[in-house]
Parts: sequence; C-alpha cells; structure tokens
Amino acid sequence: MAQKKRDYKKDFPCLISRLENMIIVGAFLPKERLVEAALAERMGVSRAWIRDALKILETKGLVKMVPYRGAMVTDLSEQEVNEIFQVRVVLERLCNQLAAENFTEEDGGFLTEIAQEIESACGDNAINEMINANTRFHDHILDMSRNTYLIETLKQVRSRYYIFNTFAWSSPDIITRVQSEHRQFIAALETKDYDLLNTLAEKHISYSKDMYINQIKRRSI
Amino acid sequence: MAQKKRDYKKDFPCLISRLENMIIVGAFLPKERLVEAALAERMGVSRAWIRDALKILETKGLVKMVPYRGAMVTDLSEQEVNEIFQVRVVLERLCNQLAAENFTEEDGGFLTEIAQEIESACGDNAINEMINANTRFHDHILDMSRNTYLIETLKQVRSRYYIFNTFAWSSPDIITRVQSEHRQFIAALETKDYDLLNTLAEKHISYSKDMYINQIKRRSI
DNA sequence: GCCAACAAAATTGTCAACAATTTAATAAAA
DNA sequence: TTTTATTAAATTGTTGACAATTTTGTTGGC
Repeated sequence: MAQKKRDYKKDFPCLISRLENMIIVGAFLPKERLVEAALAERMGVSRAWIRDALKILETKGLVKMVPYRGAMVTDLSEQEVNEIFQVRVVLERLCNQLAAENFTEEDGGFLTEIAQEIESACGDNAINEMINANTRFHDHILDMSRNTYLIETLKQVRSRYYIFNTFAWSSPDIITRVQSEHRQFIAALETKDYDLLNTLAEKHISYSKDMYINQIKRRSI
Repeated sequence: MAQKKRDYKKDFPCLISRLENMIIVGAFLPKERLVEAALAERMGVSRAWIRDALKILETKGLVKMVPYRGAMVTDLSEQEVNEIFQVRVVLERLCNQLAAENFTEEDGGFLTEIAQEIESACGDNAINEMINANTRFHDHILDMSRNTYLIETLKQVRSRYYIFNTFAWSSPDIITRVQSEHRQFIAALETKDYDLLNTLAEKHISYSKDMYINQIKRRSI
C-alpha cells in the first residue's frame, strides 16, 4: 500500500536510465527482443512509457526499432565498433586537453584520493568499489573539461559499447594496469604534457576496443 | 479524396525531418513555443505523433521540453555555441583526414564539378542553387570519410546551430570566399596535406561560429 | 495601483480499448 | 519431406476521452 504517487518529471527520466543501465550492464543481451508489454509489467509502468523510452534509447543508439516488429538491443558489428572508436579517440583527446588546461591543485588532490581508493579497494578485492571509483575518476576528468556539450556527447559515445564494463574487470592484470595508468594520467594533467596525454588516451582506448571486439568474436562462435 | 493511405514506416521519419527542417530553416524561432495540438493540425497528423517527434527532436537538441509546459525551440547561449564548436572542430578535422586518406580521382572530379556549378550559379545570382550545391559538396566529403557513425554524429552537431544557413549567404563577399575555399580544399585533399586541411577547416568553422554568435547578439539587443 | 487568492482556460500527461501488422502454427498440396 | 496457403496468436501502432498541471484572468482587499 502507500503506493507512492507517480511523478512524471522524475519517474520518466528515471525509467530511461534504468533501462539504459540494464542494457549497459548486460541484463539484456545484444539482439535480445524487448517486448513492450513484458517490459511494462516488469518495470511496473504503462506500455506507453516503455514505448516512449525505447524510442529515446533508439536515438541514443542502444536499441534498434523496426516498425511492427519492435525493439531489440543493438548488436554492433566489428566495423561499427571501429567507427565508434575512431570518433571516441578525438573526443577523448579534446577532453583531456581541456582538462589539462583547467587543471587546479584541488583537482589533483581529488583525483589522487580516488586513485588511492582504487588501490586500497584492490587490496580488499572489492571489485564493485573499484569499478565505482574508476567511474568517478573518469567522470571528474569529464567535468574538468568544463564543456557541457562535450560531456554529453562523450557519455553518449561511451555508452555505445556497453558490456565492456562487466567483463573488463574480471581479469586481474587489468587492475595493476589501471592503477599505473591513473598515476601517469594525473601527472600528465598536472604538467600539461599533451603528447603524453594523447598517447595514454590512445593506449587506453585501443585496449578497450580490442576487449570489446574480442567479446564480439567470442559471441559469434 | 483518394486520401493517401498513411504509412508509419515512411511517414513518421518524414514528419521528424519536416519539423527538423522547419526549425533549421527558421520557420520557428528560438524560444518559440511549439503547441502540440496546433502543430498536429498544421502538419495534418495526430497529436501523438507530434508528441513523439518532439521528444526525439529533444534528444537531438533542437527543442527543449519541460513537463506540463511543452516544447520550445532551443535557444543557445554564447557559451553553448562555443562548446558546440569546440566539439565540431575535432570532428571535422577527423572527417577531413579520413576523406583525404580515401581520396580517389573520381572524388576529385565530382567535387570539381560541384565547385564549377557553384561558380556558374554565382554568375546567375541563383542563391538557392548555390546553397544546394554547397550542401552537396560538404555531404560528399562526409561520405568520403566512410565512417557512418562519424557522419551521423557530425550531422547532428551541425544541426545545432541552424539558422546560420539562412542568413549566411546574404552577404556577397561570402560567395567569393566560399569559392576559393572549395578550390583550396580539393587541392589539399588530393595532396593529402593534412596541415592545410586543418587550417582550412579551422578558418571555415571559426568564421561560421562568429557569424552565429553575431546572430545571437543582434537578437538580444 | 498592487498583491494575494481563487476560478477558468489552455495545455500537457495517461491510459485502455481497438486496429494494423507481423510471426507462429497448422493444414493442404506437390 | 518440402513447400505453399491459411488461419490463429502475439505484438505493435492509433486514437480519443479523461486526469493532472500550468497558465491566464478575475476578483476582492488593502
């Protein structure tokens, strides 16, 4: 009972990010069909809301809709992944450059703190905490760019190759990789070493691209 | 009579681009309120379609919706324009680079042909033809990048500072500017002179940015 | 004249019944 | 068995009446 009153202003955007998250986290698999009625029941909202939400997720590229056949989770080809990463690289580079330009001591302290959090979480083998802190690390660099439009665009680009997150942290050698990368990154920001920033970004991105493409190949076998 | 039968598959996307175009062309002005019922009547479709279309245009950034108050055409601040152009620059540069890499003689011929069209249209003072040819010119460079995702993203970025197109071609000195730019551009693509491509792109973009910011300032007086 | 409270109008959000279309399941024919 | 038609089921698209909310307009008090 007490059936909390619905508030469109908050609940509809919330529905979208819930669905978005489910896709990113892998609760729905690529090519999985998203039936409106079933989803409506599962999420506890009307079919109309699901319909609207799916349409928006389509423009974000997370699902593909075909008339009278419904929505399915986007399945990217290797070609498409390459295309997306080509775009991502130049945007990440821009973001890093702006972040370096706007770098303050406060930022440095904040990032170092998070880096330490990750390291200690690593000792405890607390994967979820690590993922969480890592996200905060990268989000803060986004914010440092102080370009709202870039932030929005880059988040959208990143959300295209979901799945990655779930599997990436399973292998243990990644963890040490990430740690040293973060330290190097902070230093590069501080000294405004743009070349180093670029190479770090490219390495990082190419690494996650390979990871994603491997996922695709494994799936198609 | 004959009341053409409606076809969702084609008609709904068509509705979106019709509305998109109307905004870009300036049929609706920034901050203008878009009332669903009125639009539905005017476009000859149901309110539901208008609703859905507006939601999609919102994710594309062309309109801004607020619950229970409806949609209005996006009005960009100078800050926001600067942000968008910062993103645009890096994407255009990537596009040009890829286009140069994929350049063929056929492309060269095609572009030169269009450039000639523009020049002769200029003699006849046929503005619409010039705008049309210019669009074809830039669209072909997009295609040459052979990166569908980049094309889509860049088109979306460009559509944010609409209005520009309407006023840009009114001044006569632009026309000579554009002509020499096109010639230089083709040459730079052919010789794969990436530095020249970058400077050309930056000049072009900064020029159109200034133009747009002037529009904003003029409007606010 | 100004401001608050209230009522009316305009506009948007919601939903459920119904129509259109595709998918599957079945049967008939080769 | 395979293929093709035919029907039934599942699913999506459409609509209109109604509810919720904001905006506008009015009144009354100061």
